[in-house]
Amino acid sequence: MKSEREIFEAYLIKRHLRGTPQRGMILDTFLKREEHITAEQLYDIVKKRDPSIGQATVYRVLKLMVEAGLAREVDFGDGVMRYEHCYNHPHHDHLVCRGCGKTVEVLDSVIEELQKRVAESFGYELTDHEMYLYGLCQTCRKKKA
Amino acid sequence: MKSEREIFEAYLIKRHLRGTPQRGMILDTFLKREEHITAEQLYDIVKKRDPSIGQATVYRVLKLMVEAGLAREVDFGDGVMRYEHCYNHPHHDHLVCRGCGKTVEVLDSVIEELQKRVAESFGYELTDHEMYLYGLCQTCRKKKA
DNA sequence: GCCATCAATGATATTGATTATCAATTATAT
DNA sequence: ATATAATTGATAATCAATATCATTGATGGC
Ligand SMILES: [Zn+2]
Ligand SMILES: [Zn+2]
Ligand SMILES: [Zn+2]
Ligand SMILES: [Zn+2]
Repeated sequence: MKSEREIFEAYLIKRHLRGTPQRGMILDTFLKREEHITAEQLYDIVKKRDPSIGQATVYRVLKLMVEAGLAREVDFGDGVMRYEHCYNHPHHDHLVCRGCGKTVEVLDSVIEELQKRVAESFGYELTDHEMYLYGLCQTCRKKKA
Repeated sequence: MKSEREIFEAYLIKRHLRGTPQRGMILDTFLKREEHITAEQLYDIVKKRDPSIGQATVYRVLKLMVEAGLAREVDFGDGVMRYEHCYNHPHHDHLVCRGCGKTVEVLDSVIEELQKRVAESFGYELTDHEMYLYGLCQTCRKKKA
């Protein structure tokens, strides 16, 4: 099993791009965090390690990571794109609390299968999908009561 | 069964807001179209009937229609919000072609039920959800081959 | 090493959809 | 009529994301 590092470097070589200290450091920082993270949040962390890094570079490296199959964009509909690990992180959907934002990753194989069938019943070949479940977590329900 | 007009006016009264020619005209124009429409597209149509209308007003009336339960926001992930009819237009999800953008409204009652169960299994009470299925329609598949 | 080529960086400017601001206008209530 | 409050259109501001660009740095052939 290849490491994420190796995959990233292989992708750079394939695209005739170069490995640089900035790219390495941003990749490392992203991999260390497990949560869904915004470009801005990642930039803030990276800046502490190396204040000379520009935020344009963070945006660029995030795009590279997505292309390399290491990161995935997640859109919770609040106007900011988030990024999560993709490699060794099989497909899943998200259940988000409308009260506090607490997020759970979920996967239901029956739903996944039905999505494919629904698409086919309209003559479409399903390539991908997004599903966001919104609700109230237990804590937030108790707070309301 | 109340008309959409009546619902809109009832909502305005409830909020101590006023009916105006601009609001009436923008509402009519929105109701006449059946497709998912952007604020910009709606503004373009409205402008032809009355060039003095500002686009800020279109944004404002769209927001009112959403609040009144007459319109629903739809986000296909391309950075522009679309709006669709909500009243007498029961809940549905969307199947969008990655090739040409052709969109079909879909509803699968089993999926809807499972979504509720998944949320409950994590202690969440489901309030709403978004599901976007992306694929290739028949036409676009043939074009590729 | 030297030179030519091409990628990478960081600062800055720009974009584009949406919101906020504000002065002027219009409706409503007393 | 007068005070109050809502509405409008124009314009400015926001904000994430992208584009631009001059500078720096790496690479490869010689
Ligand atoms: Zn919560
Ligand atoms: Zn996730
Ligand atoms: Zn198509
Ligand atoms: Zn629809």
